[in-house]
Amino acid sequence: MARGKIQLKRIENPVHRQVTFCKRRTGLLKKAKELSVLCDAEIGVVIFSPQGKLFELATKGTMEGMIDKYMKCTGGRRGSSSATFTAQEQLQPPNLDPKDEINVLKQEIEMLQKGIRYMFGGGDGAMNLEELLLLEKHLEYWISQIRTAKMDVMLQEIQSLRNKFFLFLCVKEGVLKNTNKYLLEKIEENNNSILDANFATMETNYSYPLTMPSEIFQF
Amino acid sequence: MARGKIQLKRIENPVHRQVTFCKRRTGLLKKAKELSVLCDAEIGVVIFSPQGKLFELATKGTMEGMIDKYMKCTGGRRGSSSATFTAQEQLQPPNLDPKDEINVLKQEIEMLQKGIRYMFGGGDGAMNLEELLLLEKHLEYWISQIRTAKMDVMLQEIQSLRNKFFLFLCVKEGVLKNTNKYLLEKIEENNNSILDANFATMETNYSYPLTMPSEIFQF
DNA sequence: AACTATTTATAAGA
DNA sequence: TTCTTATAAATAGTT
Repeated sequence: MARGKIQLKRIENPVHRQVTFCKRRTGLLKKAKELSVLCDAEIGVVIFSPQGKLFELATKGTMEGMIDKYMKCTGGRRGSSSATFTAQEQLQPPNLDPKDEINVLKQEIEMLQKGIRYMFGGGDGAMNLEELLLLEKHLEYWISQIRTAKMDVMLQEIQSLRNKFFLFLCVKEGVLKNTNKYLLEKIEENNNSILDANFATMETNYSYPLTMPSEIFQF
Repeated sequence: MARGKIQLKRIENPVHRQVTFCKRRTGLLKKAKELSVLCDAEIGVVIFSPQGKLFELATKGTMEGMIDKYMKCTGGRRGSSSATFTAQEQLQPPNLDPKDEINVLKQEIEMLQKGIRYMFGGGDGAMNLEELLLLEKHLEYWISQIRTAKMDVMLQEIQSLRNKFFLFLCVKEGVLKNTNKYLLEKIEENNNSILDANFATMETNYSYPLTMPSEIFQF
């Protein structure tokens, strides 16, 4: 949110990612505290860094208290996280066998699929030919939508790879030599910055017009 | 943060407080999602309104998964929230941990729900390539299921048509005449019973061996 | 639920 | 990390 817009996707440069993580983590916890104070809400935040490091905030009481409250609120059949057993807990239904839980979840998935059929077909269980044809049509449309989205993601990836490859060629062939020492230094000091560079940014930041012969891209 | 600075203290006006709670809650969850995506972090947020209403977000997997991870991370002597006895975990067969399977299924449910939202909401662009590939796979499975069901219905329809046609031929050619008066009466008294008749039923009910030259069926 | 004037958060650079 | 600063984003007060 500053000095340039960023895409809402994983930051590939690990240095950038770490810096952003630190800044935004601070910001998030601050926002949580503010919301809690301003609106008298009870908030718990748990953040695991990619390396598995834990950051946490509980605005009232402790995190474990929050977890207990959460469990009660969601009607968790797992019981309290508290160490001591209370009378209330002993009255809870027995914990489900994991296998039972798996079956419950599988049924849930089946229900979702039925729900989709219901939504598309407008009927329940037994569908007639007309409904089936309609559902098939819907699914085909849906799958084409998914494929379009997938294609977008893949094209982005391809473009990114092309950029990396082109930069690699530039460096290897000495194209950039003597033309932009700052960029060369950057590339040498941290290979990761090659990975993140893109031509628009380069042109903007380094005033070096980069044109890329399109043939290069026909892999 | 707009149209005037506010003091960082409880908002006394309940209407203002409610509005601010709603706005900032949205903002906080958005920030949490962004941090998770940008920095590949796993984040859980739990918010209780002053009225005790629960709002939650778990950016990867489920909130219970997060709680488990949190408990392990803080070295809580309270054990996992998913299992009653820690020993139970150690006794699991090595190749298939039910807890893992549960998590996989939960993620699958989440993915299905996300897919539904994607379809009906027109897509919020928040699905990554992995999710899209998984969803595509699911859709392909569903469509194959639908096609199987469709095929069954069509085959039934074809069989029904064949039966009707054969009966029609029989009646027209007088094949049944003088051989089964009861069946003939039935056919005449209600044409609908022709439509529903099938040979298995006829053979069973009327003890009349009906063999159908297969050539007839090659429409 | 929108709008918009401000405040706040933060990306990039140092 | 921390500071700075230009800019993006959030949001308080209003309609």
